[in-house]
Amino acid sequence: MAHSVSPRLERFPTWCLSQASARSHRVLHGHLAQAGASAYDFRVLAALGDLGQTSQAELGRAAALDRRDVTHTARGLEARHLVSRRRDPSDARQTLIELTGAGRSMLERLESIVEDVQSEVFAPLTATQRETFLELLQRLS
Amino acid sequence: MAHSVSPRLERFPTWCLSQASARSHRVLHGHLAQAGASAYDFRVLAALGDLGQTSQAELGRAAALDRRDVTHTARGLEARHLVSRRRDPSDARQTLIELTGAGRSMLERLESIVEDVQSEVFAPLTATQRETFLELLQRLS
DNA sequence: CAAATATCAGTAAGACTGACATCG
DNA sequence: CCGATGTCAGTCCTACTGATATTT
Repeated sequence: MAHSVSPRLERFPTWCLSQASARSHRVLHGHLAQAGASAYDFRVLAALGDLGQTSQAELGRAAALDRRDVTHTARGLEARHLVSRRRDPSDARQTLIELTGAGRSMLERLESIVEDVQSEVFAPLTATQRETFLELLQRLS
Repeated sequence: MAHSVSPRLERFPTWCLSQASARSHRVLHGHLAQAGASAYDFRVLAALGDLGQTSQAELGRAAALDRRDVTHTARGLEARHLVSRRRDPSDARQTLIELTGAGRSMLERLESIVEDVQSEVFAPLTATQRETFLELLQRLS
């Protein structure tokens, strides 16, 4: 099985990148699913943890999510009472959104889960290698 | 804009990985789309370039694709006359698939496109850094 | 019978597009 | 009028799941 993957693909760094990301995403998705959350859910909750009460537009920028996906994800979280939303009285275009108490608890739980995911995904690397990897990764952004 | 993304997300290496992969995929998709091909198409053609005539099951392993996606992608490529398929006379369960002349030309064209994608995506890294990055990436597999 | 192959249909998630109404 | 915001509906690609028929 060592040679099962096509060398013609493996020589492309972008392919290796996408494969590694796919594996990482599989692990993340599996762990988050057990807590009843999607990756979008986590991204929104984490960004809200940083921002506190904010507009959905700002939230979308912080979570690197499209407006429409913010709307959809936020409504799902609201239905589960993890966030609360209301019109901004000072700017009626905006919807102010923030974590509820349950949302904050969920975020803490998910953060701990995602911490475990890091260990699992990056187990093959030493601490030094992880740092190097992360540094290079951020240059690609 | 430097601080637009949530620090709570950015501290997770898996998140940086998925973001970098998403960017890479955007570039790849954009370039391949101009040649009328999807990433699945490219993966199948590239794997076929390595394998020559083979079964779809083997092809799926080489392209890291699910059997069903191989079937679907292969049918699409067949409709565009880029691959030819026929029953294996020595094992009627299998479908033998191979590149046509047009398929081989398309593969060459796509490979050159994907080569350009590498330059674009990894432009922020030096040659040495790319090598380091690739090495670490392969450890994660 | 078990295992592998290929196909059918369908789902889920992530990312994205067009269009629309509201408001500043 | 322009620009930003939020919403609606829907598409595309990737990845995956269930079920089926056939053959070894």
